[in-house]
Amino acid sequence: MVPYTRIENTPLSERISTLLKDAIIEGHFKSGEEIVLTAIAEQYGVSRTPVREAFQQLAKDGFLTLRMNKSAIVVGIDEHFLRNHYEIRAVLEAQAASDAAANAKDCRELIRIQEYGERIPLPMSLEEFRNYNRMFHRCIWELSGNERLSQMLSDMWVSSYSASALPEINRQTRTLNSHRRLVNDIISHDSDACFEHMKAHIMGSLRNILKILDEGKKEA
Amino acid sequence: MVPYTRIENTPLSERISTLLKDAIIEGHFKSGEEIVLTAIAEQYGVSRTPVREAFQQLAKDGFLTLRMNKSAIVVGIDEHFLRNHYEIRAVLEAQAASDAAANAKDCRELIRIQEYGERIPLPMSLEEFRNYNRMFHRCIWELSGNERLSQMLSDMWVSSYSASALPEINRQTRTLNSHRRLVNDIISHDSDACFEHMKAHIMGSLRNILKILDEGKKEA
DNA sequence: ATATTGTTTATTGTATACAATAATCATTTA
DNA sequence: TAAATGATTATTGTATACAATAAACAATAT
Repeated sequence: MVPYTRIENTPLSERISTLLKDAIIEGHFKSGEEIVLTAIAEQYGVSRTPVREAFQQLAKDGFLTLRMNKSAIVVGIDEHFLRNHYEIRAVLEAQAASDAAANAKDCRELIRIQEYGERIPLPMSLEEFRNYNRMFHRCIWELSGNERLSQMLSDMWVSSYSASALPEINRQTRTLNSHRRLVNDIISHDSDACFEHMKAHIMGSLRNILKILDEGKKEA
Repeated sequence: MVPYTRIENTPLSERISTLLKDAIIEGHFKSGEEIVLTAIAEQYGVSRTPVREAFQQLAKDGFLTLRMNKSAIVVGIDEHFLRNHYEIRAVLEAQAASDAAANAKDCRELIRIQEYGERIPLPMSLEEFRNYNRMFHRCIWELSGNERLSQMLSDMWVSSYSASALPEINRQTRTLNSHRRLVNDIISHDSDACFEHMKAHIMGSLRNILKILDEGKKEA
């Protein structure tokens, strides 16, 4: 029997790491700001050990810079960061998609997910779009057959970046169109086209986010 | 004044992580083998804290799989692992090289390193080749202007993989030829050629390692 | 006999205690 | 005054102590 409500048994370090990462992405820390381990531990009411572990995770993911015997430094989510991040993600997602096109024997799951996305009435809610989009990409990661690549892309996935961009119906339509094309590429085993299309797809969402970021600046 | 001998002040977690990574790469652990935190801490004569941190680093780098409240599992360096690892590295190095070609204004350092490599009499010693090769690649990472990409490639660099392959003079010649071509691509700002050439260069070293691995198997 | 329950043990997850380091600031000395 | 020295403090690095979990095994009840 599966318990009705899943009890919270993920390690503290992971929960802290998620909270901090979200806080950084939401812009609650300034770029270059010092962030003190002890203070965070106190703030969340936990010991320093899991916070320390969270700090190291975040450093590996590029959100913090650690210094020996000194406070950590927040790497702010500015345009430079986003360009770097998306360039990496684009080429990795492209490689995953290319592998999926080359290797995939059974694409039923991918098709099922895509058809599910097509059936949701537009505009999707933020939650719906996030779920669908993540399912779609994750499925391609798994079809690539490269577990390490899948792990890395999972680590790089940060849904909040595009939070403000999602409700826009044109963007959702463009995403669905891109996805449809990618599914076709994979089914027809056209790995080169798949690479280019996925790269363009990700770089497209970067452009979208930069646009939002720019509009936000003008307002302020 | 800089001290004559640099004292060993890197964190224990890093040192342990390096030692364990090397041990895994050298094949001292079987693929899928369980590895007990407490045992490692005792073996190295340190507390569990830094070992735990090392474990988490290694897990992020794909060498270990962690399980809640259970011993970790070693991800063995077999052909499947190497193919996955090099595929990722190839596409990331290619992206870095492509960016370097697109952005680089001052290539003097890269040229200096390459000329230094050309001057070493063949066959280079294992140490010489490693140093030169790493310097060359690191320089391209930095020319890319993408600090995060540079960090990721640095994390993925594991010199020991190719240890047994290095003294071979043909391989060293091929490497130097590849490097020469890459420098030309970067100087002439041909980012597309650079991407393809770097990708081919890395996949070439994968083939070389797999060959060595295969020969090792036949011997045993 | 078998399924279930308790008990023990090995191992990890977290908290705390202690040691080392770097920065700040006051104090001394030329 | 200005450089150098020493004490103080804040913060991290490491070790240890304690709590929670999971697996193995024994004991019990049906």
